Amino acid sequence: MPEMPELETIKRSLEPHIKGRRIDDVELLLSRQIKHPSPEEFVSRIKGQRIRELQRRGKYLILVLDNDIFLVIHLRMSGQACYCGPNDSDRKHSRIIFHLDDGARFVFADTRTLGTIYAMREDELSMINGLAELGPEPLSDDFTIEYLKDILSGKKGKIKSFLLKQNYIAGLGNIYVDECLFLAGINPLRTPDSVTGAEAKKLHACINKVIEDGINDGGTTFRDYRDGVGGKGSHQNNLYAYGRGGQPCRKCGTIMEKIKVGGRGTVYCPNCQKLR
DNA sequence: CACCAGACCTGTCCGC
DNA sequence: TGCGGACAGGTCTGGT
Repeated sequence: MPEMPELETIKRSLEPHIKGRRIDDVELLLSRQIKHPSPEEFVSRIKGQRIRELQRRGKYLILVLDNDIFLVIHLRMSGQACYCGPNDSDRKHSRIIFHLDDGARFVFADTRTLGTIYAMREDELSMINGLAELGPEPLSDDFTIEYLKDILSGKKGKIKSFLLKQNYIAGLGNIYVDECLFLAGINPLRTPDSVTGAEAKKLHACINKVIEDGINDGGTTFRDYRDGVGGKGSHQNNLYAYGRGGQPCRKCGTIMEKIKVGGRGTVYCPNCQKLR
């Protein structure tokens, strides 16, 4: 489900409700989604602690607790991190419920159960491979045109697969990659190496724009995605490529094509995104 | 290194 | 109505 704009929206919507609250109890409904430590240790590290701070890195949501434990959540395809007020009914597919000191709950719910959750000491954070190896974030000072040119050069794979790799750029997923390739006019099957300097400059701007627009729209709700208080995003109304296979291109009217790239469904305009 | 299939899971949709 | 297959916003592993 969620890519960087969705996680950022979740973080922002949760913050006013759960920051500063104490977690009085932890209810494990599906403990296999806890990857570290053991379920017993997980509970003992969290119970009784206040939520000092919320952070986001790439597609990871991180709650920093008063005892310097980092509650790290990755939602994968269908996970949700949501606040339920004292009188709200339970979420479907709740997997782990954190009972707060004001009678509300912070709920980790996940239909497909592919999501992961950790309660780590600071010195254990490097055990989470994906988190330790994340590249720079779009919109950050580290994500420069020069950096993008540098990582593109010499790479022989497909640009689409390349942009999905979190160790190069953190936070892009299937929706936003299709969008920024469309806006930049780059065919998803091209090699990163073939992207010219001018195209890299444009791609850099398009990655930032697509992510910024996604955040401003509160994310993209295609199916399950909801923000931290159950609200839908609106960026699905502003998409150019994702989900538009067989429909006319919003720029030129050509019918959009749907193909598979690296096993992922991929939509592009054969006219605006020519191969050569 | 590149690339793919398969794995991890459940739910939904589409064609027969 | 029922069944089988494809597909879904993500990552990881193992094989070629």
